[in-house]
Amino acid sequence: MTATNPIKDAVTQARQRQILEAAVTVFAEKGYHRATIKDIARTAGVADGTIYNYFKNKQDVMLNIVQQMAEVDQLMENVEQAVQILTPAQLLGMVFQNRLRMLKKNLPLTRAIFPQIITDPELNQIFFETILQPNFDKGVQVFQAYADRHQLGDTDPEIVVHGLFSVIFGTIMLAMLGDTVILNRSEAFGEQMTAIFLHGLHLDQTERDQ
Amino acid sequence: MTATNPIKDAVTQARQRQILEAAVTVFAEKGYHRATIKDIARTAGVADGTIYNYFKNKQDVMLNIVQQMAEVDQLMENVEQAVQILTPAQLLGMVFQNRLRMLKKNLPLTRAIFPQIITDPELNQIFFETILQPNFDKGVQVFQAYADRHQLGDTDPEIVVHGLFSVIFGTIMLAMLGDTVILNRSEAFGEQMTAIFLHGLHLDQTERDQ
Amino acid sequence: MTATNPIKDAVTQARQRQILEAAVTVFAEKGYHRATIKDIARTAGVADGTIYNYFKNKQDVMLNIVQQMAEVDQLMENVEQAVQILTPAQLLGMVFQNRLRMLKKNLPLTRAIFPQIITDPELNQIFFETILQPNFDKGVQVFQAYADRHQLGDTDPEIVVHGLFSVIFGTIMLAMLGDTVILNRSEAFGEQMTAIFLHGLHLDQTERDQ
Amino acid sequence: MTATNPIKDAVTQARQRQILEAAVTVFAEKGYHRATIKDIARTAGVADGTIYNYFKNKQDVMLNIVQQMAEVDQLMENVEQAVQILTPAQLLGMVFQNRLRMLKKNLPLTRAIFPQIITDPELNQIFFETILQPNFDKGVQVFQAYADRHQLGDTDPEIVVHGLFSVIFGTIMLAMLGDTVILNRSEAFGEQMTAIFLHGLHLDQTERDQ
DNA sequence: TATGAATGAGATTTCATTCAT
DNA sequence: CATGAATGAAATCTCATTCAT
Repeated sequence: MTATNPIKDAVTQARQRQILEAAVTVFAEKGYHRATIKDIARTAGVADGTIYNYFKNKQDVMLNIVQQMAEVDQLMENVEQAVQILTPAQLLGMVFQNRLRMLKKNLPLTRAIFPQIITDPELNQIFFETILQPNFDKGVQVFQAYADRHQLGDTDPEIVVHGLFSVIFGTIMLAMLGDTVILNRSEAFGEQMTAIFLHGLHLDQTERDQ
Repeated sequence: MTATNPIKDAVTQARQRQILEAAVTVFAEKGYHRATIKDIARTAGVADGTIYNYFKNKQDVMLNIVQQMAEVDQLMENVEQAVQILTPAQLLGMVFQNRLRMLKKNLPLTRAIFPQIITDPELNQIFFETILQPNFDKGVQVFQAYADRHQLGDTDPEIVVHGLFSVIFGTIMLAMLGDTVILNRSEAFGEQMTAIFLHGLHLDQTERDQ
Repeated sequence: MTATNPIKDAVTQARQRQILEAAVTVFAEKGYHRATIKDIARTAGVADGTIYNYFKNKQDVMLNIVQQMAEVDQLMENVEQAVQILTPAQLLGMVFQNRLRMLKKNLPLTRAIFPQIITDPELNQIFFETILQPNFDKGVQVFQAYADRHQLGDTDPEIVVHGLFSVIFGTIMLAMLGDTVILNRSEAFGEQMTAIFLHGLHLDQTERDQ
Repeated sequence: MTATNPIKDAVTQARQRQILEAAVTVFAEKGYHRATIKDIARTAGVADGTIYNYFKNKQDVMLNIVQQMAEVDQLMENVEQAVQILTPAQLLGMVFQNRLRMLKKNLPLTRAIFPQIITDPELNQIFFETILQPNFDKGVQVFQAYADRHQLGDTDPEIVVHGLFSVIFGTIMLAMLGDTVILNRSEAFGEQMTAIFLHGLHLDQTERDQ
């Protein structure tokens, strides 16, 4: 009876994607509040009511977008092995560049999503638990791994990681606030921030020592 | 006729303040969208319509709150002389600690304001022009002053300043996103970020050199 | 400040009445569900939103109609003295005739209200507490008074009262169900039911005895 | 072609019953309006659309429930011979007790059905013609039979019957309105109402006379 | 016949803004 | 200027019903 019908499941997923893509488009264009269900429906080429066959309500559409982001992020974040291969310089550089590239591509959507995540407690919780916290945890792991190999002095891994993430989210924030400098000079920005943190954390010297 | 009547002006300003204070309270409590004009009016002890004698519309109330923030910020930011007196370490430390203290006090209001600034183009522009850009400019000045006295190597003032600000706004962002680590360990965070940046920018060594 | 302004209060009450009257008209015509807020607003000559300045929601409009019924009923039900003056025959006769007359006048509204009272728990409770229970209580008092003066045998006041009320509400029910016999022959019905109950309760004989 | 295929008919009837039973369950639980076709379909274990192969629409489902009630009632109401066997006291007592028992069992369903019968003209008509009127007719027959054998004075059979039915429907109504007295003391209620009516109609005395 | 996804009309409700007093 | 009742546009969401598979 309730045996998973693969064909139907595929259709359902396709329809979900179709609606979510439309939602992403519309949210990016108008922001969460000015985007209406009608807009999304029209963009997706379905009737208003159809959306409610796939999502509980408008908030739930946004929530699914956020969760999707989390999944995409997950895939990219099996960086755990990277620690073994990459030097801190390479890793930091990669992370910064990576984020800056993402940001450039998705600024309008980012502008629509973050205000909502900040404003809506449920969204906030989902975002925190599925994206933020796991990344913090990985960050601490990575940093700890470096700390074990080099001498990082008395810097506290947790604080350093939150400091690094504050640079990343600060970049996002500044971009959302209309600051174009970082985006226009993203390569230089990435390189110099990498350099500052490496030297600031004595990771360049110790590197040389090894 | 429309000659500026100082008494009326004072009354008008007082009433404006009264409404803005109420708005700040209500926005902080409910966020921009869930806060109604009725809420603000009741909190301010005036009638709904009265608000429209002092502000064009709801958005304009928020806009005035942002502009007020700019003024408050201005006062505090005659740090220009500070460069003469304070070492980079002192200055950086002060700025970080200062911002973290502000953030702790005003998190709910911050949560209400930033989503709106990000979402609303007009608000965004005002914020950028009256707060962000001036602060960038000052930052570059300050950093330039240090650069003239010490050797900062090949670091680009503009990028470093945007980097520093990204830490500040990233902290705000993380706090709004529900990350409590930074707030709970704000002193350690401030100290370590100061240390990282000082060393990262070779400002500690050069200091000693002088 | 919040001192009751009699003029405003009067206007408010008038507007409330205006809306309630419109609601009564529309509910009577279409029933609760098919009556829309728009219908009521148009009939009352106000905008849709205005209704929400006076009532929390559609259900609340109905609730106020029921409560108004309770008040009207109250006024009429200072029958307590009646016991002193009227014989049981006169009292029973009056009650039956009275109810039948009311019913004839208000059948369409009755048809709209009772289904809702039965269906909606909140409405049900209000109706029960403000109308039904008080009437039961009065009924028992009255019946007790008669019992004290005459010999009623072993009949239980509570049961007799609920029995009498079941005749009244049964009449309402039959009328709502489309039975026109009772309404068409209401006088004969009232008289005969009075006679049956009087004799059935031995109230006619004891009367003669006195 | 459209010749009645007995097998198909049986299957069809079974499916109908299955859906109607589900509908009864759901209506009893949620009431007519809050019960959705989806609810009924799920409860019946069929698809939404299937319901429309057996019933014209949602209203028609309810209509069939009412008609089914009529059939059930019919079976029970071959009381015609009963008149020959039972004394008026026994008959009245049986009817009252019977109805009270039914009521106790089916209060939730009753609560769902009657509001709809009252509200919906088509349902109303069906109910009246298939249930109410036939019962009135039978009642008059029965009462006439007793009248022929005893002296009932000047009481009009039609009025007395409607009076008796008003007690029955009044009991239903009071129960739906939340009055629990009758249900809690149903036996005493039945007995006393029987006694009142018997004596009120001089049926007890005449009985003894015979 | 069975399915159940798609439909879209329609209803409730909110709330920024206006304006007569 | 202050008031606050009235406005009505606009948005979300529900759900009976249809129809292609």
